[in-house]
Amino acid sequence: MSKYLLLSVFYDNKTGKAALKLYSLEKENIVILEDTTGHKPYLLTDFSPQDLIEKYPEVIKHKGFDHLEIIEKYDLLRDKKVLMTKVIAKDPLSIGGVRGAIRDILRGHVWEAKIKYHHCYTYDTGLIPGMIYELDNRGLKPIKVELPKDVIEKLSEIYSEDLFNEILKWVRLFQAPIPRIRRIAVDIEVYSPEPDRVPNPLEAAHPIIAISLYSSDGLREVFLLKRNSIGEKPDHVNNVRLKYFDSETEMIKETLKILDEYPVVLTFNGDHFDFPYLKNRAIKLGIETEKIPVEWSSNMEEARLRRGVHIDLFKFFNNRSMQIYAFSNKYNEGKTLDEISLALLGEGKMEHEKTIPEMDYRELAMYTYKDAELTYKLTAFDDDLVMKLIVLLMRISKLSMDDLTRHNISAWIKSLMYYEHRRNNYLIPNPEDILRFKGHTVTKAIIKGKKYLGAIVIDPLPGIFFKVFVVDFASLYPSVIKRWNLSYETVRCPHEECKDNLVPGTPHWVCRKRKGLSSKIVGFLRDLRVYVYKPLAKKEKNEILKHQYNVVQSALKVFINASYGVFGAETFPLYCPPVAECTTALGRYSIAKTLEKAYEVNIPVLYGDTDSLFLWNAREKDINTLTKWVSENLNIDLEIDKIYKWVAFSGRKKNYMGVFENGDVGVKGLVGKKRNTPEFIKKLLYDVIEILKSAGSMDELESAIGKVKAITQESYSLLKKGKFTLDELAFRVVLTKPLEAYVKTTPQHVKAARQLAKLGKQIGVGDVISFVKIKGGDGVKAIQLARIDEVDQEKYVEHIRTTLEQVFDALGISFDEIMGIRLIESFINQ
DNA sequence: ACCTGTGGCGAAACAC
DNA sequence: GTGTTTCGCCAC
Repeated sequence: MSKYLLLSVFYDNKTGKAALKLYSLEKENIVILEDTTGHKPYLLTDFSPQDLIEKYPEVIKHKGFDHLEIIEKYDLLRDKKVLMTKVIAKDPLSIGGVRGAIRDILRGHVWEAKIKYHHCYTYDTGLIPGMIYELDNRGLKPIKVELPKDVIEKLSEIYSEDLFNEILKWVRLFQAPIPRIRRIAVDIEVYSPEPDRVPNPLEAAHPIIAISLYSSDGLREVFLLKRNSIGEKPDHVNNVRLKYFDSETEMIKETLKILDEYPVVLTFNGDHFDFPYLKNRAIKLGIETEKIPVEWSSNMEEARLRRGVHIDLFKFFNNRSMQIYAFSNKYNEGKTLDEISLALLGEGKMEHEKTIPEMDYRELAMYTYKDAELTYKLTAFDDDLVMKLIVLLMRISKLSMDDLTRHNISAWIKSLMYYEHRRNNYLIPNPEDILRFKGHTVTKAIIKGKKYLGAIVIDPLPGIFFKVFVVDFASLYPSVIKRWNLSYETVRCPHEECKDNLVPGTPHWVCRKRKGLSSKIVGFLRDLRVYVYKPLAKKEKNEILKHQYNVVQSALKVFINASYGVFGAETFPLYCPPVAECTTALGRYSIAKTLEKAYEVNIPVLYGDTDSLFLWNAREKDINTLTKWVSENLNIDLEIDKIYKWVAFSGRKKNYMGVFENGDVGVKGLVGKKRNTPEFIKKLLYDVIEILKSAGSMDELESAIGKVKAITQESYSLLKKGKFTLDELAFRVVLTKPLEAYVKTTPQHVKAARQLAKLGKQIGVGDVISFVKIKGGDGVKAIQLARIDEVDQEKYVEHIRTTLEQVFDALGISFDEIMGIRLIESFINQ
């Protein structure tokens, strides 16, 4: 019997039917299976069928209704059963018309109409994207998945019977094998007379001169278009076959033919460049549309393949959740293939000085080949980690591969939540109904423009402290959502008898009668990560299983981390301000109660932020008393997270450094660490830290401070003598908006960017602008335009000051004192 | 067109 | 001059 991985559920434009893209594990190709269930998309309305048929027959006739059914749904907002009319459409395209007719002409209330076709299909058929199925003449059936005994035991300890059976469904998703997927990466190069401009894919005016292909099954090829007088034509470059074409048409045809044979095609920015360019160029060259297996969607956002699945890694890695995952919290980095590859693979694009049109065949081939290679390797490193992650994320979110890789976390969680609603026969609420029932927030945010009050940050005690234990709540907000039963239907529920179950610090109450849906799901995912997959990943000896467990726990982390934020995001369809507000309120309550208790057992608390407390010189016995009290009274896990040999607090919040027992250094929030700080200041700070980190006692710190003074003075004198290069002096700031969008103020990096734009340089969102501070004029100059002698040294001294003061304030050193000595010295020297 | 949240720091620009 | 706002980056 053949096994298949479900990659995608889609709507076939020609047949008007649903179809499935299945990846055959044996043949490693794609099988497209037409829907045989007769499934049709539908929407729900509270209009009765009689009203629809009798009063408005002409609307029914003309708007694509197929037939009507009465069904029972459960309305979570009102906590009662409701009868709905299920309006079944003739085909997916008519859903919009049906919805408009009911809402606008009949003034009826519509539910579940904006859903995508494959969402309801996935639920109705029980098929989950990313899962493996066997195909026989009766259709698809899920493979049997072995569940490890120890996992089952662990879960049966934690969960009562009904919840236990439910969580096992999740375990099946995570235990099912994750197959390798045969795939190919492609990259094209276009001959463009303007090397600074990206060629416009809509016009596709210039010829494609090179195409590189790199596949998981060993295909390594570069196609090159013959051009006049650009020198010799090597057969190979580093074992890569080069193939020369007289005709661009033939080259494109052959490329399309190869791509069509692969189940998954990888690009970097293929949605917006490679595929639309290929398609439009092909059309321009007279290739028939049927022979071009690329469908560029009407919103001009997605390039999908007729047969396989196209993954645009640019989009996938620009997803904030993936950035946090890949770059561990530095979500402003990694926009380009070069940056992402450097971070994940440790190798970047081929460096080149010549422009594409200037390159000879060899250089061009090597350049484009490297891009395809990196694109492929982004999915292949660490034993296909990213491909496996994608498959697991599909299983959790119930999204097709092409949807998952193109959408952000709110769409993933939306899909997951909708699936759970359907599975339980709950009515999916309309956003305006949630807001109408639940109202808005009542607390006031500290930051202007924010919607509600967030976390507590304890004012740190300035100074150096030895032996500091950091305790924290492991994933505080998800734990709060789980323990306090937070969900859109349970917060401010309709029951009078729950109204005294108040959330501290708010007038909101929480339901005692029903288990909240999001509370349940977030709780499952959290428990599976904390109690099952993190421990399994740690102890498993079998490398293959260990890898899978690690992928599972990281996939879970992505969802858990975002589970609170989406409820406070207006764009999330289950947006519920009181849920978000209750989550942070209970977070504040948890840390405040723990703080109180710490004082009660005489543990000095130095600092704390959101979910952590820094405890000074505490006996482990006392810390155990504290964690035990928290677990018994708050019902949340408090753990020892870090142990510092010493920590230095400057007195500012979110701003400290410390040395761990093993000698590692942790630096948080210091300006000298920030990406935009000039290199020479960063280096100075890291030198200072390097000196301090070896100190194990107060005495050693005293002598370290002497060295710190010396290198500070040295850096100062290098600055004064103009020894630093422009590069070392440059501030590097990201442009977060288009240049013309800066209307309220003109920040310095925008000034520098406008200087460059004036000279004709293309400047766009996401570009890093490098500039130096100068005397006179705008006060800044883009690095490309500046001279070393115009640098405003005084400004840089101020930057050294603020950077080092954040450390000096903790050490009790005065910056002026150091500089004072320096100034007198230079005075004497003169 | 894009979209998970709030709190905090520092520099410069802006408002008075 | 002083206080406030905007912006980018970071902590959690």
